[in-house]
Amino acid sequence: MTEPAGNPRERYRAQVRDEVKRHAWGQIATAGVTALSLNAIAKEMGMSGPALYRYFAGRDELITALIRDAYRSLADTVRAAHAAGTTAVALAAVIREWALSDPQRYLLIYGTPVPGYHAPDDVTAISDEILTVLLEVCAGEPDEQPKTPFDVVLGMSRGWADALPASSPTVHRALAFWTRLQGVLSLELAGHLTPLGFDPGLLLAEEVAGL
Amino acid sequence: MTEPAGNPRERYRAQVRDEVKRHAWGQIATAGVTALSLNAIAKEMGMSGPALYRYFAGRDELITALIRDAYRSLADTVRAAHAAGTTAVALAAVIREWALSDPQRYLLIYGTPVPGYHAPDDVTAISDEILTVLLEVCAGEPDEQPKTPFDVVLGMSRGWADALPASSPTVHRALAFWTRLQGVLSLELAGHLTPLGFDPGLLLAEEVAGL
DNA sequence: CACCGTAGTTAGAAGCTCTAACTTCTGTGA
DNA sequence: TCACAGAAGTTAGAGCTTCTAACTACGGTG
Repeated sequence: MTEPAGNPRERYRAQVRDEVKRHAWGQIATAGVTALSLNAIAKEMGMSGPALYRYFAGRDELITALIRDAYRSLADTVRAAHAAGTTAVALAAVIREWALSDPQRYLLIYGTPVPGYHAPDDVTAISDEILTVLLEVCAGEPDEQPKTPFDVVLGMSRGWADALPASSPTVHRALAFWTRLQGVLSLELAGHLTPLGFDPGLLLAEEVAGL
Repeated sequence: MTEPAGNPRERYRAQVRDEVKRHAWGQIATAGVTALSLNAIAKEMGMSGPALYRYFAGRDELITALIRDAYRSLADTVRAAHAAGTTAVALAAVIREWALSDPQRYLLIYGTPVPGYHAPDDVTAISDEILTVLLEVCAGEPDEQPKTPFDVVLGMSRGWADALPASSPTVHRALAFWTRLQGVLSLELAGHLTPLGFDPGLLLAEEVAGL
């Protein structure tokens, strides 16, 4: 993205790291994360295996970098849509397009997690960023009162949204938006909706419209 | 489950296959599918690597068998609940409990798919079985009329539900039930809801109740 | 009782991640 | 301009994986 400090060594380093990641995305798109091979990437780049360890401490660090980039891309997409003054329905469509444009990128974030894995703080920060935008898109009247039992629970302890100026119905709407979206997307991208023969985009639109 | 034909050779075979699968589930539960190792299973069972190839053609066939068992288990759970006359809300809770009792088993079915993979016919049949029960649980008046634009689309070509006697609002309800459930579950099991600090079961109940 | 097929063995090819030791190149300071 | 420190890349190899091939040993059936 931005040019790193003038140091030419550093620039070259960043360039190679980017090229490694490009090849990695290529492999992931065609065969999934499990098939990601440092060796194969090195071969594609015309250098021999262990050379890549100058740039990434190991396979896990490369994957973490890819996850970070995926989150960053989604967060930027969501922010851009919000800045352009989107509705919830339109935002859902935008996120769906983002996911469909590279399913494995979506699945890297929201697919099966590795049991032991804990995302580093800067990654969870991007995740929070996304949820915060969601909250703003779903905001209603500032002094909205709780309407359902779950609203009341959210009002008592809203966890992550404690610091944010959002009524509990707003938080509820944002959560429902998020889970309904993920429901359609995760099933669609895993291919579980294909045999049912309808357009998931239509279902998604109505699911989100009904908030 | 059922005793296979008396042939003692066959019985022994089935027994060993089951033991292999038990060890496989153990590994999957603690480290995920990617960590599943035929070699390690063989070692645990006190025999040497290639011996397992008498029982499973390879890693992929073992995983397929596990996926089949997982589907079977979910289908049985859903059928049992339906037979006991469950409501949609209660069914959602039952499925959630099933998923929470072994997250990796759920994720094996609904998590990140391997790009090239196509499930064998008998597995997709079980998947259909589950959806059919869902349709019955979500059934309303038989002569219900379409209520939303998506209902109309479903009425024109309902794909898989063509042969089934369900009104399009019923199909719509079943699909919404399914996607909302998957939305909460996939986020919860992947740990994306944990930092938000609320009980996903409550959200799920209200999401499903609102159908 | 002999035999055929199955269950298991070891050896080994090809691939992976990752470490260690070595060489070669290059940007920088004297 | 030259010397040198450190970065980039190399090969070798340990230890893991899946999976094939060839061989031995056992056990149910004719």
